[in-house]
Amino acid sequence: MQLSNSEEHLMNYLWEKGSAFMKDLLDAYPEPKPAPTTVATLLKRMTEKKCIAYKEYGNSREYYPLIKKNQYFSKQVNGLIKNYFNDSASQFASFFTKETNLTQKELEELKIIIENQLKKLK
Amino acid sequence: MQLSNSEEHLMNYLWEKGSAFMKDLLDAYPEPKPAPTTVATLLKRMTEKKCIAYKEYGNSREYYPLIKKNQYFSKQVNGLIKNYFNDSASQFASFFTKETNLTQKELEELKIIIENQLKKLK
DNA sequence: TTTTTAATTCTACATTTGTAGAATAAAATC
DNA sequence: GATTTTATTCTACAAATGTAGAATTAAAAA
Repeated sequence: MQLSNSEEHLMNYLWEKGSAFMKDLLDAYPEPKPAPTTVATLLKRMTEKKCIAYKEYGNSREYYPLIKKNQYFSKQVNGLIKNYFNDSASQFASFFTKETNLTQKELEELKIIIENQLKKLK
Repeated sequence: MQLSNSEEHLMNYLWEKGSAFMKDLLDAYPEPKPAPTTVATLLKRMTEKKCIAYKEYGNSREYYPLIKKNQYFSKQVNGLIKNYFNDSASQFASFFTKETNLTQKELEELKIIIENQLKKLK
């Protein structure tokens, strides 16, 4: 299940809101907003791809995600790792820690997370 | 500068090899290999996108990357982070540590990397 | 030097993506 | 009830992508 860029973008609004009507989604876009028909097309395609669904209320629909952000995102990252780091998550991790601009505070937080993970494994 | 999936795939072979002739790239593909013309098309498109270039040797060309793997990859990750984690690298990091299947050994390595990074910052 | 092989370009074509107008339907407002 | 607004579908179309045949060219082999 692969989303295109613009679909991903829209999906993000849905994940943020949990569920939303057309109107809410349009509102979420910054200016210049896309045409409503554009969003409608995306919603339709995404429904076909079965990554969202909706409940009908009168003339309009309440859309909601069928996949969790974590689920989807996890696949993305794993794809990246497979693609670029011969499937080695640790190689990726090391790259990540060096190449992204984590602040000292963030690094320290991350260290704590890792320590906790390590504890769990023991 | 955005590569499509199949271009990315090919780019990976180039990064691995440093530089390569058509033949080497075709060899790199697993069975069933794509048609040589397919690879040629990709190489041509990538040349137009200016992410690779080549030196001419007689009838054939030695292709090489114009962008570094790290450079490209770094942009990818930052895109992901921006998209999914409101631009918070640490949020991403925490997600990453939890959701990917890092072994104990890998986590320990990562911890050391982080500690070294922290030392640098001081 | 003729033939074979390999690399490249050109052309092609189906699919996916980004975008939206026109038409329709249904709901809200007047 | 008539009119305006809103949501949805249908149709459309250009650009990008994945894939490769046909034609051409140049080098290598026979």
